[in-house]
Amino acid sequence: MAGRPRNEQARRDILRTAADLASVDGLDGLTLGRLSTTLGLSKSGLFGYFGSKEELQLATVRRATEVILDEVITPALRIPPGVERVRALCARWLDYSRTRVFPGGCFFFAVMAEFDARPGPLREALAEGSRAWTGLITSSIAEAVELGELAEDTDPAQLAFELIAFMENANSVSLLQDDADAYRRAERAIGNRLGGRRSVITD
Amino acid sequence: MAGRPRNEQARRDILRTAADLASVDGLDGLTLGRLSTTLGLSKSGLFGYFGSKEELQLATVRRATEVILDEVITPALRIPPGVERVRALCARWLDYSRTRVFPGGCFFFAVMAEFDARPGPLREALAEGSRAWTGLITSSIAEAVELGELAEDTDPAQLAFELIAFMENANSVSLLQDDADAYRRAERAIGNRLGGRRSVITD
DNA sequence: CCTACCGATCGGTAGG
DNA sequence: CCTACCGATCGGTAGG
Repeated sequence: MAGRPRNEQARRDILRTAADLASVDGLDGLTLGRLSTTLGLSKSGLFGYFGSKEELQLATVRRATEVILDEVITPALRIPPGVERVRALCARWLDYSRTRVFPGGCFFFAVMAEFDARPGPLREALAEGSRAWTGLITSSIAEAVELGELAEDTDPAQLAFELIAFMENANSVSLLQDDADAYRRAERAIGNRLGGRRSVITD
Repeated sequence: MAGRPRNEQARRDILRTAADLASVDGLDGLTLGRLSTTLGLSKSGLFGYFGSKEELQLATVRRATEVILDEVITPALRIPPGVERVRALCARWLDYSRTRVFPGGCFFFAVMAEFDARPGPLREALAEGSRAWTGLITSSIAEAVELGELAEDTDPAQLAFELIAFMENANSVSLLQDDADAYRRAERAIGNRLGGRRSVITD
């Protein structure tokens, strides 16, 4: 709104780089000095875009949210409501993590663990993003139940908790152990929960 | 081994405080200045215990491992092998997270997300701890299968992945959303996986 | 957008 | 274990 329209694209590019750095080193590890060096501009020039370190951090969170919308949510929502949409949300998210759209894996996983115990605007922004994602999975599951594609005694919030747990743990294990098998484990767990298959004899 | 035996307990106390601070602010956010002020001793006096920031960080990881052994693993291993031991490991871990033995929730969750994309001795130490925990859950599940207390087609590594996912996600959601329900969701998911109950009509 | 700077804090050292 | 420092880097400002 109160903007520098001419610099809007430059600002977006700066924030995309900031999100890459923060996915590895965290939003505190994201310093004005390192970011300005990476971008090849002066520290005070960079600072002028944001006015404070905290505003840079908040703007980076908003930019990373856009990336997830583009990479995961918008494509998955092209699938009509039902269990296939839930599957697509999970599959897109796992691809987003696995292909390292951010070099440190999921941006939100990295920074939520950094701020989840530190009250302030960053924690609130991250909590809001997490609620929106959980809400989207929950309501997509509820639609699939209404359509008769999932068992009618399914608790959508409970199942959403479980699916998100599988996705986040795949991200975490694959990063820490350098073990891409974690994604196959998550896919198998998700397939079992959504496909009605009871046993583990899946593939 | 090559020790200052007289200072051993002081060192342990220092590291217990360091683990508390790091669970909230991370192992980078753990600075010699803040830790020395918290403890009421001089920065160089504190420094002398460790010789480098990285050694302080590594020693803090080892001290936090002891806490988990005392709070979670040793008590659970008093239960004989079988599904009740698996249940006890999960229940103890959830209590350890829920009661905020560390003020920032599970110490390892906080610092694994910090270092999982940053090669070096800290990432290796955390990866080793994570492998040991995953291995303990996996072998405890395998024992329960051998005892006929879990279905014989159970894949222990797969089930361990799923149980750990539920535990970590409960820790994460409870911290970020201030929502203790997350622990009930994890308990329900774990109960369903270990108790053979299919439906969600659990409590 | 830049150069040049500010006080505070960082990890670490000298010397006792 | 302490006081007193070191150079580097932090977020941020002055002035252009």
